[in-house]
Amino acid sequence: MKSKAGSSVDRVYDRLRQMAADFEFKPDERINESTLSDTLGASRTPLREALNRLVAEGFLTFRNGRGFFCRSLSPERIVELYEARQAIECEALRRSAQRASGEDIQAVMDYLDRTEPHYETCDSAVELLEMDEDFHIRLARLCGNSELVGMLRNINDRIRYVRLVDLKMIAAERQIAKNQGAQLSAHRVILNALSARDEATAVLAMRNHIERRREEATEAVRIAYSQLYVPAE
Amino acid sequence: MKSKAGSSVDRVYDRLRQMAADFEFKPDERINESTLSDTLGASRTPLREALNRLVAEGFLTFRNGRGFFCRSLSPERIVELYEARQAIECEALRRSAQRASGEDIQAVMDYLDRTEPHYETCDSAVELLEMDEDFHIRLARLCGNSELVGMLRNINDRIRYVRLVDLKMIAAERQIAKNQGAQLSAHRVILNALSARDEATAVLAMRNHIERRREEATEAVRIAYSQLYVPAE
DNA sequence: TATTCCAAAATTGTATACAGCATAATATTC
DNA sequence: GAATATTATGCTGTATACAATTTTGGAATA
Repeated sequence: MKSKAGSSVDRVYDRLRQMAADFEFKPDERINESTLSDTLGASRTPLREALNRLVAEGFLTFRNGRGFFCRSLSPERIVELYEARQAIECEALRRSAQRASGEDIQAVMDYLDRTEPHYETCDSAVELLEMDEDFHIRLARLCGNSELVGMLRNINDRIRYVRLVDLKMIAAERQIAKNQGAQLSAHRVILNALSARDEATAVLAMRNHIERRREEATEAVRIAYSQLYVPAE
Repeated sequence: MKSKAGSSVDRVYDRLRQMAADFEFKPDERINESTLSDTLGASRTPLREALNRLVAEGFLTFRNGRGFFCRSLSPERIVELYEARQAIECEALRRSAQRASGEDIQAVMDYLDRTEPHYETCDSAVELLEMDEDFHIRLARLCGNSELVGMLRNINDRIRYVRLVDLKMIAAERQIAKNQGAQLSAHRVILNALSARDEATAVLAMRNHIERRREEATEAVRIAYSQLYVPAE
């Protein structure tokens, strides 16, 4: 029985990646291959191939003879990923300022105009995060460097859970409107500078934007942990 | 028969990664799993697990139902990787300037002092490249961000072949001494600025250093291709 | 009660088998 | 002879089996 549309490995991989990003496995939890293969409806062979990909991408860890484990969730690692994000997004922005076409920049500007109302009204942290990630990816794509975009996707997926908790935390503190405004402004400041080909200003704005998020991250990780071990819902 | 020291997957993975980095598979060449598993002395199961890791790391590609292929060797991709290298190394340097200890910086300085003579006398492109990569990794480690260091390792291994060809090309043009001097200076300029906590100067020097290498890359790729298809040896 | 040891159970690591595509080789038609 | 259809071969995708190891659970001991 082979694939009719997409292999078993790909299907399993996509599902596992989502599970890992959302911490459906708890930090440092051991992953039972037999159980998981039953759950996903595939044998251990394609499952292990998918797990190996995820190890290489930093979503899981592997210990010889012990099997696969969910990655840990440490503040240090999150900070590292935020720094990597700064590296990638700032470089992308620099290159975009140098060579992105005016039309492509305008297209992102249009996207921002279009989604702006949703930012203000949306009260779903998941949706807010998706919009934010989408904006950053569209912006990064302007640089025309698929390696940088790929790296950003990887990083974003690895910090998604913390960012989500961060957004929910802010919501709980009823600062949504204010924060959304601030974030929106940040996006617009970056894009305006890019549009004016003002590389230095754009990069600085991006750097500060991510830096502010990073500062919240440590606290968010603490909350994230409690969320993961107290299945509130 | 199980592992006594290191699993079959790890052993196969290490070997394959080296083979892929050195383009022992030709660009876009299809990889025959049965043949390779015989060569490496392991069955297809651990082989495919290792291959999947390498796909995730960008050394190989995978097409469903067709199997695994060596990555292509295009000038565009090489340029992308050099840009990613700039992103990572410059960010690492910025962070190092902010928080690396004086002793750790001095240790890299000592390393540079120690290896400087070899740069001048060594006529092996492989050794030169190893020394250069080693310096850059040691420098990057100062930032204390293992994600950034890991990303740099990945990029370095993926552009190794081109860099090697670049070095050989320079050697063929008998500009080794001059170039070595220039490169050495570049390393020292970066390190001096870092030592003085002059972030801006250090980052600028690094950016220029990598940029100069990038400019040579396109030509090196052309040579690399001919090298791969004319086993001159 | 805490600790050590040992056997049983569970789990991983790898080889192998085989079904189903993809590709190459061959035959057929114009 | 070129182009197309057809058969044959090879290779990949996945399931399964089994050996080796790790983990678990409990008994024995201090």
